[in-house]
Amino acid sequence: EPLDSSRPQPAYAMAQHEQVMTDEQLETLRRQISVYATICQQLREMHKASVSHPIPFAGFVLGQHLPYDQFLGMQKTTARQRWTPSHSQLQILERLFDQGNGTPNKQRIKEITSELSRHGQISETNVYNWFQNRKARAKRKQQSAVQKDGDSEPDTDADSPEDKKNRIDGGAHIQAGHVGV
Amino acid sequence: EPLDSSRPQPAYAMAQHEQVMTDEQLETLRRQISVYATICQQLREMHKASVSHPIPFAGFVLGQHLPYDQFLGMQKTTARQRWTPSHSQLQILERLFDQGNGTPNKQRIKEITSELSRHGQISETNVYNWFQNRKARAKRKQQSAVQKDGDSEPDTDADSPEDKKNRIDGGAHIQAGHVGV
DNA sequence: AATATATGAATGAACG
DNA sequence: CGTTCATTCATATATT
Repeated sequence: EPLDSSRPQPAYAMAQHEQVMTDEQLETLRRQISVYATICQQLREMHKASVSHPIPFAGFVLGQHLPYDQFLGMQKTTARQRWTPSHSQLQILERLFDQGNGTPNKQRIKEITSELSRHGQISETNVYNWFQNRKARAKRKQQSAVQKDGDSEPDTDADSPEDKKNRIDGGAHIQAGHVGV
Repeated sequence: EPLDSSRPQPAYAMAQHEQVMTDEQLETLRRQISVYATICQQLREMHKASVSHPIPFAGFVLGQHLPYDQFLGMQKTTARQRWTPSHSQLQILERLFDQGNGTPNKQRIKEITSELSRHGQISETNVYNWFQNRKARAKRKQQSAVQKDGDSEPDTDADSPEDKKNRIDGGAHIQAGHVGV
């Protein structure tokens, strides 16, 4: 979604030192900045190591950008409404999930949250939800995998992270065939 | 898709310390870097002085993304393809949506999937997602249609104003507090 | 080609 | 907990 600059908003009169953009616009702007920041970063990387890597040129423009509020030097006035685990957080969570069986109890959640806090914003609720979802989805996935026997198809909900590569083959049906790179 | 991705270039053989990109590619890359760098700079400027312009940049956002890990030529060359309902499938789905109210339950989904299978590849997940999305989007459409209440005037065609003014809000930001265990 | 929109899918959070 | 909602991401398609 580009900036929705067309909106019955308080016109952007040529003010001098006043706020002319709406909060929403500002928010979008911040997002955009973070996106571009990421792109630049990636491009720089690629350039620096313009050797070695085959550098897949298929659409080499940006990948997942950092949550915009995590963007360097951006003080968040308007926070996202939804928590997104950072890479490291996700890694840890995933690891914990693999070993620990089931949803952690309250105490354990506190610990985990505390630990993960060092890798980014996170609350106990987030941790709790994550485990709940992770478990539910893993279960569902397995369930559908089982019945994938005499008949049809997989589950009815989203899947888990590590499926990303198996998704197509095991999960939803696709139609096209071309693959980038 | 900003950068031209597909180009009849010499494959990126597994070189070690050799130049893998063609000069042309390198050039393009440099150009891209400078372009993005400039954009970022401007955005930062604009942000810093969150005043001024209405932000003219039409659609700041880029199109195609490349998953982060795919970026550095890491694993994953499996681009995701997505399912697309065939015409007849869509027709049936649409009909079902109109009559049946809401998302079908698991059993119903199985039936539907089974039925639609005769019109093309499809999975239960696909069906489930379709109903979810269909419902959500119908809702949003209506919602945004309603909120035009004795307020502003009918200037623009006002048909797809993706209003997102309704956040779950209430400050339920990242930091929640309650843990349900 | 650039960009705008439609829509399938992923996922954090909420609900019963 | 199992389900469902809401939001966002990613990609296919349409428009200019």
